[in-house]
Amino acid sequence: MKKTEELKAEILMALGHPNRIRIVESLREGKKCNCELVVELGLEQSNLSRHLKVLIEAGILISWREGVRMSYRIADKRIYEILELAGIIARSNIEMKAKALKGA
Amino acid sequence: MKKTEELKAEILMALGHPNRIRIVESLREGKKCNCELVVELGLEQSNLSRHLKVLIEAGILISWREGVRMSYRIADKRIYEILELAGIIARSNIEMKAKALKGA
DNA sequence: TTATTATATGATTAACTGCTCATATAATCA
DNA sequence: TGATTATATGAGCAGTTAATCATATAATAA
Repeated sequence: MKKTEELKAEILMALGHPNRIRIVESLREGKKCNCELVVELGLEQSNLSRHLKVLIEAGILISWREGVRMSYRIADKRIYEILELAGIIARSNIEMKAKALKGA
Repeated sequence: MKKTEELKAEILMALGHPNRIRIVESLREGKKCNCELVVELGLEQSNLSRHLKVLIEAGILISWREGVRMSYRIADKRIYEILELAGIIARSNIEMKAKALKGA
């Protein structure tokens, strides 16, 4: 039985890479295949494939075959709430730093 | 200028380690010093110090000196919303897997 | 069947992470 | 001042990650 910190860390670790965040953001528009993401994100095909694997193993994406293609979609839309919060906190961090510099 | 995916990834990457999650959870109770966390979390002192550094560099913690000690506190309480969401998603992932096994 | 298209994976490499031990630095107290 | 306490950091190591290229696999169409 995994500890809860470990379960949380697995999800956050999987989200903790710019290209994986781009993949997740791109799937807001709905299911896509590897071949669409390759073009859209400009990643090398095998590299993309491995990032997708990381997201699937973390339970963030679900994949299924459609003919020759593999389709990917978000498993749980609440993942976007995490990304939004991370964005809010990041922006507020930047403001804080700017203020600190001003004050100094 | 960093891209927004990079800013988000920095925060999520910093949170994506079980021991750093434990540190953040422990600081729910308020500011603490390295010396208290060492005992509470059972981490080697220099290891803890480095995890704290990662959290500070990501803007998740704020530190200041109080005499001989360094105090650490959470910079933005919204970080807990991220952890809560990660917990919810992790739990729901586990349920989904259990269901999938049952159905198979 | 063979050719085509889409995806996954092995091998390799460079860079990074987490950890430990030992040591340095920094503040305080006697 | 020197001793004590708290924290940070250098060095070293094993393990992991992200990336690439080449190749394997898998589904389908001709």
